[in-house]
Order: sequence, then C-alpha cells, then structure tokens
Amino acid sequence: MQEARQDLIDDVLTRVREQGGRATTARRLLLGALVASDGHRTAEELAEHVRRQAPDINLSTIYRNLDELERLRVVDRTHLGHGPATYHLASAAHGHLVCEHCGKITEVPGTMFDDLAAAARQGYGFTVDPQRFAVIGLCADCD
Amino acid sequence: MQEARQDLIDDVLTRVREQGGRATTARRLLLGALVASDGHRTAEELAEHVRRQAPDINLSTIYRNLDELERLRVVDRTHLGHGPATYHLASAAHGHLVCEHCGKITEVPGTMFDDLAAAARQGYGFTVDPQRFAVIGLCADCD
DNA sequence: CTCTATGCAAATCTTTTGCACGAAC
DNA sequence: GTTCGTGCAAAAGATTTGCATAGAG
Repeated sequence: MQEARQDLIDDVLTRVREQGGRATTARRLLLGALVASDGHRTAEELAEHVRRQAPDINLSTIYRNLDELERLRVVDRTHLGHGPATYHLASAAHGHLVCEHCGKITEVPGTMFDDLAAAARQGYGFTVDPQRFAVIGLCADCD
Repeated sequence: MQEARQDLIDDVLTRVREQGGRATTARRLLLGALVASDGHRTAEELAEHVRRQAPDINLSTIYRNLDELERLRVVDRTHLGHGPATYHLASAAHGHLVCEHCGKITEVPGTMFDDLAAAARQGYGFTVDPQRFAVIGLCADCD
C-alpha cells in the first residue's frame, strides 16, 4: 500500500521529467495528497493537505500542477453542481454516480459504461471516457 | 413551431404562478432565449439575447431565473470543462456527448442510457438522470 | 548555468447577495 | 395593498496571470 503510493508518485514524476518538467516538492506533495485522499477534493482541500507538510505552498501552484496533471491524464476534474471543481486520481477505469440530492458519490466499475460506450461509438464515432464525467441522479436513500 | 415555443413558455409560466411566482417580462424573455437558441448557452449569452429585446435586464436576474428554472426542472445546467456553466432546456429525455478536445456537443436519445440506468439501479439502487450530466470523450473528428 | 516552477500579489471571471424600488397579482 | 422580482452596486468565490526569484537538472 505504502509502496503502491510511492510507485505511482514516482511513475508520474518520471513522466513529468520525460516531458521536460521537474520533480518538485510541490508536485510530489500534491500527488501524495491526491493518493491519500481517495475521493473528490477541491483545489483548496488539496492545498490544505499539502500545507500540513509544506506550509508555504501556494494555491496557484496547486492549480498550475492540477492543470498539468490533468493534461497528463493523471487526475480528472469534475464540476459537481454549484461550488468549486473537484479533482481525483484517474487511476483505474471507473465512473461515478453522484446523487443530486445528498451529493453522495459512488464509484462504479468502468464496465458499467460498456454498453453506452459501444452505442456512442457505433452511432456517432464518439469515444466515451467514463472517468471524466459524473453520472447524475438519485441514490437509493434519496429516491 | 412558433406556437410550440409559446406553448412551452406559457406552460412554464403557469407552473411558476402555481408556485406563487409571477410571470415577469424577464422570465418570459429568458424562456424565449432558451427556446430560440437550442443548445448550450452561458448565462452571459442568454443575457445578451434577452437584452436585444429588453436592454435593461440585469445579469443577476438571469442567474436568479436560471436557478429557479433549474429547480423547476425546466433547464439543465452543465459544467463543461473550464469556463462558465451552460444552460439548456430539459425538454425531452436525452443526453449529451461532449468532445473534450474540440468541445462539440452531440445530443443523443435518452434510450442510449437505458443499459447504464438499469445497471445502476440494480447494482446500487441509483436512478440515473441523463439530462443532468454530459458524457465526456472524444468525437469522431478528434479521435 | 539554464530553464522550469514557485510565491506573492493583483487581476479576471463567474456567480451571489443586500437593499430600495417597481411590478404582478 | 402585499408580496415577489428586478436593477444596481458591491461582495464573494474560484481560478488565472505577471513578474522576480528560488530550485531542479
């Protein structure tokens, strides 16, 4: 578990370096924060987490790094109803069910989107990316 | 077509009145703008459209009315990548495919979500609402 | 040493809110 | 006449940007 986290972080930082980027403290800590809090976090929450280890990391640095990690497909950003965007690791092929009433987020396997993906491809030549959007609806409790 | 638009607007305004609301000019024009521009519009774009007929309508009025129309399930709001939220009529059961590269939006029938909806219901007791989210991926041109 | 990344502060952009007045019912 | 809606201005919230400097390679 501990190693898995470190492996992921090193892996990403290697990719960053391959693209001419640098393995900075801020980047390392941000990745750590993303791994630690497996769930949807706002930039502010991630900054807070990072600052527990390096108090001087600026919010703009978080945003800049999140943008880059999004480009690298390491994190996904989801705009959930009102309020700020949330970010999370795009590690495995999966999707999210978000209850529009209570806000609860349920992670589901990517296979749940297979039929939809097939239909979109055949009908429109469209390639669905389940990790990059949230399925809105009502959860069992709120229905 | 012309009548259909007016019918929809009157219908909504009736519902507004039933809830203690009032049929104001701003509300009427905003609905007109939503019907006229069938597609995803930002609050600013809708305001611009409305202002062609009533130059003094304020942006905050547009936002307030969009909020109310969202509560009434007349419009859906979608947060598309970066930038402002977009709004559109929630008239029929349908969904949206949004290309994450070029931003193109394709409207698709709600039936495309039937399998996903069935799986979500059976696996998690979750009721999917296809109108309220966008399916992200790559369109045929950008793939 | 070179070039990228960061901190800081300010700007920008989007959305929300308070309040007094005008409009709908 | 009451209550709701609107305009206006200001605030709040989220994200981006310019610039000088620190840090990675």
